[in-house]
Amino acid sequence: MGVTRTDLFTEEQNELAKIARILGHPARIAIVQHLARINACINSDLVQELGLAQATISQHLKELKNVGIIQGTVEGSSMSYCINPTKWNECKDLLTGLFDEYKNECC
Amino acid sequence: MGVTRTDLFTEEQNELAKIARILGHPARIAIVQHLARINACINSDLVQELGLAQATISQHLKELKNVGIIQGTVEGSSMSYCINPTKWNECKDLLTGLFDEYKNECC
DNA sequence: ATAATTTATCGTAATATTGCGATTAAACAA
DNA sequence: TTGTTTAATCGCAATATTACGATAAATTAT
Repeated sequence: MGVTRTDLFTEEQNELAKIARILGHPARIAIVQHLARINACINSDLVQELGLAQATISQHLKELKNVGIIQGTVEGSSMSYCINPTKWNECKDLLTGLFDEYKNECC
Repeated sequence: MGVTRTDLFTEEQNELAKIARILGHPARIAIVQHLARINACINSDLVQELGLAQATISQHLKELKNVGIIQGTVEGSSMSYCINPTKWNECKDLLTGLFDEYKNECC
């Protein structure tokens, strides 16, 4: 027990949940919002911006990168992060699809 | 440590994260999808439908209810759950707003 | 009254997440 | 070379989540 039973659900359900879970932390919301505005930035910018420790920001960036929402490119001695437009749109479509499944019928 | 620093973020960021976190589990995705289709159902239907234990479904329903996405009304000896249209739309708007913050500029 | 149905809650075990200090490794500047 | 900047990773402690059996409480059926 304590481990999610992904075997009981469809791939789409698991994928939707994975995306939502990654967005389910205010620091990661703040990171993608900042990237959406500023277009690209580095770890230390976010440390300043959010007020969390460097190691913590790095961990959140890793998770966002793992799920594909952001991407990082080496920029000299630093790492430049930005939103991955393709994955961003994919996430948007998946979530929009979920919300459109309900046609606001009365209950 | 181990506790999310909600004090560092805006109310909107925390609210967005809260909604996303609740949707960040395949069982809860499956529940809202089922409710979106079937309009209303009871705990035992979901136990059949999803294959999780009754206590587990009950717990997921409670979390969805706490965040306001679904609502329950007593129906004799059972509890009828359905989507809360107002909150549903609010969640949709919040998430749509997040995804629209990014204008697909190159990075 | 008794039995069956239904669901919430409790208690518990397994696992996951969050946060951060410390360390490491790489690029860059002097 | 030496020192600085940058970020990934490790290790750990605190907390949260997930799942489920067992129990309790309420309604309905016989």
